[in-house]
Amino acid sequence: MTNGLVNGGDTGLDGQFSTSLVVRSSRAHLTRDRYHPAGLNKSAYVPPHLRQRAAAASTAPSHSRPSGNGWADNRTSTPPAGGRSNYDSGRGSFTNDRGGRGSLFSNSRGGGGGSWASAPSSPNWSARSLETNSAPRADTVFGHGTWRDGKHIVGGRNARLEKELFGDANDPSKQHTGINFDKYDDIPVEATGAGVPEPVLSFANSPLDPVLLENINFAMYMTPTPVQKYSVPIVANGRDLMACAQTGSGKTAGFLFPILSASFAAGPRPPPADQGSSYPRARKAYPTALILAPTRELVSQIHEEARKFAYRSWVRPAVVYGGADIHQQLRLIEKGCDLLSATPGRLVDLIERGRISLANIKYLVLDEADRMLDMGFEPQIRRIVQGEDMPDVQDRQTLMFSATFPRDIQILARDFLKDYIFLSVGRVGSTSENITQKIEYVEDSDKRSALLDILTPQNQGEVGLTLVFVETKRMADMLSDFLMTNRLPATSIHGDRTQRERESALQTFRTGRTPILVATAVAARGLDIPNVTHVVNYDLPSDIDDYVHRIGRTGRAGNTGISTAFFNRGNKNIVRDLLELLREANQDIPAWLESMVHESSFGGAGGYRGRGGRGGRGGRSSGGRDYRTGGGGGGGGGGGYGGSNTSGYGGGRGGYSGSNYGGGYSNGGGGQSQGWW
DNA sequence: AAAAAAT
Repeated sequence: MTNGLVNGGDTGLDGQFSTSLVVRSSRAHLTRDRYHPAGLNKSAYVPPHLRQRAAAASTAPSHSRPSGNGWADNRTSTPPAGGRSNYDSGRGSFTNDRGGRGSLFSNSRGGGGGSWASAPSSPNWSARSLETNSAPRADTVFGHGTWRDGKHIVGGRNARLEKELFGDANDPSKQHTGINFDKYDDIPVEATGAGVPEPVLSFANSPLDPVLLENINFAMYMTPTPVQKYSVPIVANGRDLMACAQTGSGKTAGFLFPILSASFAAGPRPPPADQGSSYPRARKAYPTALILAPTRELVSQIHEEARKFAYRSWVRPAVVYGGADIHQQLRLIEKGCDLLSATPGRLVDLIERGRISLANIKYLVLDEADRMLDMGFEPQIRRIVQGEDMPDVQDRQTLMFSATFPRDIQILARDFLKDYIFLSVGRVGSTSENITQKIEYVEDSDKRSALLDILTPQNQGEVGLTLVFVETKRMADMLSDFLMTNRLPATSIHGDRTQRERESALQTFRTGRTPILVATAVAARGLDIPNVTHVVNYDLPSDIDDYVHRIGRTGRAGNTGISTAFFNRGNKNIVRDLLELLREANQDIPAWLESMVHESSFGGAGGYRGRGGRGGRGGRSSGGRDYRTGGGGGGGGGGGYGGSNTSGYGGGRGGYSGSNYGGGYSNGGGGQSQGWW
């Protein structure tokens, strides 16, 4: 109640259809095309460059798509080889548009979603559900299962697919974090909130589906990591989860296992009532689980995990992200899209095209949530979660993962989660001693030769991979060229390379063909690459959290690793946090570094506010603490996270109104009204 | 300041 008043008074929107109409019309020149008022009889929006093709497609067969279409036909249809990277160039030029555009659209969409909700329902969903959501039959040979007559028909084993998914134990590029788990037991975990279920101690003695357990065996995961010990029962009990954890902690499996397990048992969800779009339903995908992550590589990595653990089940994992041919992705989605991993931009695109509906979502996962906000994804994320046809927070299960828990993430948690359990997992590595961190004083002009010194001896006889971080894309190119000229097998990954180049660089790095990878921030977080033995911070980041993520690419899964950072006067801004971190991790600290603190212009201040005991770090990030338990906390919010209702855009905005909340992503027009509202 | 992300 109170929330509604606050919202209404504040924003004039409050999800009311009439008010949003007003807003929409004021922006009609921007949104009219896209938001065709029809919504009911018109087909979904088709972008200009596709209108001809799409028109042809929609008059074509889809309705009469034979039930077996998915498999029999697609099996033989190989994706076209050419014509993929036609969008690859010049992406940088769009950078400044994104936030602004996203926010405009979310307004208009909010109203639309509401109006659809009351559309008449279609009585015979059940027959259809099997067609759209589940597999074609008789394909058990291929390692896919199906769902028929309320039963899970498990697919037969498939040697070729098994090798592709699980690799063989001797292939280091396929080996996974599932191997060396001993060190994980040392990682502190804390779960808070009402009714935290007991953690499970083993996969076998957990509420996981037998088929999934077999897949876990195939993948050679022996023991659950601490995150998994908690997340499995938490999710299995239907609870929402906010977890402060990083990828190295095993969180991907932590959310995939319980989601897949429950899905295996429950079968496909009936598709929602027909929402009035005449767009051929058979071509629209209704995933039941959605996973959002910030970078393409990360999303792709999650998808590969999902493929493993969905093996032989009825669940069809799918993945969508930018930079790759969208038509190929559309074809794959049509083959099955039950668990979808996506980057926000491409997902919004596909929703606009009417090819994906979120109406069936039962599980929503936001991975690397803090990073997504840093990257300005908040408008898209809010649109996806609140402005489209995704079920309300009460009618879905939501899991958020984030390395840090700053204010804006707390707000997101309050808006997206219900009565959640807060899980805090200590850092893997960094604070423990399995990464040896060296800091060297190197002037910019000496960095190249210093790098050669490091790489040359280290790469003799060593099988390990070396990851070199730089601050700019240009530097990444220059440095990898420089290394290659010096006969060192290097490649680079950064956002100006095409998606194909990025994937290829990652692949040659993983397999050791180019055991040196020069990378920008694109590779700093989340990527799970086994065998990285050395991380070089050629340029130090200005944010200590970035540093922690970078060095976390080595020393994974209990192995040891080395990290070397080049430090000079240009890095003073990080010196304080760096010292703190080195002390925590019991590292040797060079005397000259200590003395840099005193040079640092604004010495005191900034300090470490909410340094929660274990793991949590970073001044503003309030570490890994469940702020709900911390007494006072954030005024306005109060009970906000408990009952934020329906289409409401969160409760009590008072809490953060004046803060830097808006500035975070609105890189567009200065005095403008706050982007999203 | 730079990076990332739909085209």
